[in-house]
Amino acid sequence: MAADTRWLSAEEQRAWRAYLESNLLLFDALDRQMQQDSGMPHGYYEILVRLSESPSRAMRMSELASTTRSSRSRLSHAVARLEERGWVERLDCASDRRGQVAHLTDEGFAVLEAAAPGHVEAVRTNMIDRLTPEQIATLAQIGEALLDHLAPGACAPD
Amino acid sequence: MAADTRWLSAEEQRAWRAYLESNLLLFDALDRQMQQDSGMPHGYYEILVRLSESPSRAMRMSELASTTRSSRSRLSHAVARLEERGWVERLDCASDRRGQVAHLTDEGFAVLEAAAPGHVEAVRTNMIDRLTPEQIATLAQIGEALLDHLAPGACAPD
DNA sequence: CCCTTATAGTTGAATGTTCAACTGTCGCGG
DNA sequence: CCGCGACAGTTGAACATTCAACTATAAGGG
Repeated sequence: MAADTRWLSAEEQRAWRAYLESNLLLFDALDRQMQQDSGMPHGYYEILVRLSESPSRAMRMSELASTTRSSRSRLSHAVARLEERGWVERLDCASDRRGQVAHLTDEGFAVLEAAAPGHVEAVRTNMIDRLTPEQIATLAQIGEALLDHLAPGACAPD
Repeated sequence: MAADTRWLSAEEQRAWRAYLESNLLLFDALDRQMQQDSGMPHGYYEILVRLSESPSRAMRMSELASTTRSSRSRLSHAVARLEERGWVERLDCASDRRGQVAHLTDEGFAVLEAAAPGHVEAVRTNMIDRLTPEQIATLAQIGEALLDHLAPGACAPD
């Protein structure tokens, strides 16, 4: 079964490697910026962002896990750390006794507000501002094409 | 300085989020495939690939670190693990007594050969085959544009 | 030759992620 | 209302990565 492997063409290799390497460097840069300026990894910031976008600043753990594309376990550990810092609190869910609701605290919201400008700046500097509008449009299409395949029945209509 | 933040436009947000999320899912998938089929993380595979592409199947630690876009520390730990498994060996460098040379063993090469088809298949299934040739070409350009900025004086002409 | 600074690489502690196993609740068929 | 499989979430151990500190050699003055 190894005999009939469809190897990548030269052009495909070139795209794959450029994608792979730029990815590594980009997320290294974003992670370092976030860690230095706000003392948390980039992934934790995303959790705060998602919570802040909910009207009640709260979400069920499962829902939060799926919107942040993280495993339940990862989210559970992450929220535990965020809770230790007082940025998130966990509440029992009224309608389902198994459930937990993660709620962004005022302090957490303040941290998020303080972190956002630096993060956006880093995204711009390292990525958005390096690309043409056409490239950005194509990148959106690419990401969505990949998500169609990778995300089971994602894109919950909210 | 937070007051004049240039926030992302709707289209930029869309591209950034699609990129971010598809990334998470894609590398999760690739990492899981590699871990299950070959018992190593994706990054370790890349180390073996780079070593195999050197004529002597060997590279200086620093050079290996820069081509794999990893920190010295990360590489040092990773090579230590690979050495424990007998896939790589570390040799003293003849011309610089501080230096170490990582050398891909025959066993490591065999592991790499066994891992490659499954990895390529995963890259195809989850990415390449989901995109049009035009999207792939644009992706290469995008990656290279980002690398121009993120990689100091990279692209060593070899 | 000694001193200083830069380079090559490693190490250990702290942190984050993964995996598998676990607790507790829900929902449904009998 | 009992039993059973699915679901929600947590936990601890193993492993990976980061960060800062460290050893050792190199290279260039004075």
